[in-house]
Amino acid sequence: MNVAARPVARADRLFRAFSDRTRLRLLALLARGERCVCDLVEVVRLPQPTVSRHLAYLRKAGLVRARKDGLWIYYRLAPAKSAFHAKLLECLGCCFKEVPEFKRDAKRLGRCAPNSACCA
Amino acid sequence: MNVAARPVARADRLFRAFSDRTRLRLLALLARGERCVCDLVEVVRLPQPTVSRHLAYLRKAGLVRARKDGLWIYYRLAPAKSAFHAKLLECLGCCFKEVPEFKRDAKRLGRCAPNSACCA
DNA sequence: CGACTATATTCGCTTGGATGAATGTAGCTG
DNA sequence: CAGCTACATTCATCCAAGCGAATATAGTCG
Repeated sequence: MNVAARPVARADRLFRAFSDRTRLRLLALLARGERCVCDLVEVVRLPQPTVSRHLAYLRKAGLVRARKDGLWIYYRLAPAKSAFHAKLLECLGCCFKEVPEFKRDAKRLGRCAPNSACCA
Repeated sequence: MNVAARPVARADRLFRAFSDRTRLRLLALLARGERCVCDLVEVVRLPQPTVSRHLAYLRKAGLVRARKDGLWIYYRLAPAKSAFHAKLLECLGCCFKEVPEFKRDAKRLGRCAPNSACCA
């Protein structure tokens, strides 16, 4: 069904999911906790449909999961299903340390508490 | 000059270098030691220009290095220049364990000793 | 020198996938 | 019910990049 269910045949696919700047930013943000879409949109400063499409991509790749709560949809990282998947998530941590843009994102995210009913 | 020299701005680029099946196979082979191009061509069973193009891609990404020796050119993994780069190489190890195709490649490679003057 | 081997590069074609704009849908509120 | 908010999807366009085929280059050998 999703790509993560066939990790063996699709290592390249998983890498590809990480190979887009916007997706990396989203993943790095979600690594810091569950967030609703509008939080993410505000932080990355990109159009909502763009963010939504990338989240759909990550969902299909088995990298994130969505939870619906009233009007909001909260995304979080999917738990690693293989050593390979776990290593990829570790890469994410390194990216966060080495890429200034990710730190800027996290700083902006800091102004919104988690589950804040969307930065009210 | 090369992408690895700007790791911060190009995390997505490095992931992209890993996001192709053929490049992953080549990287997994090189993780097991230095190899000349014709070894790699024989193992992955793809046209020589295809392999050569992917090796050039990896070279420009700072992921492999080439050493010329007479008529042959030997490729090897470039040493990791950041924690992020190192983690990516660890992913490679996981891929090797989890993807049967990589094991088949390694098995074929096994028939050629390293530095064997190209599977003579 | 010419012939051969190992490797790299260029060209033309095709495709995956990123984007903006527009539109669709689900749930809440009054 | 209407109207609003949060999010998803579709469509058309565009560009990076993969591929096969052909060609170029560099080194070796006779």
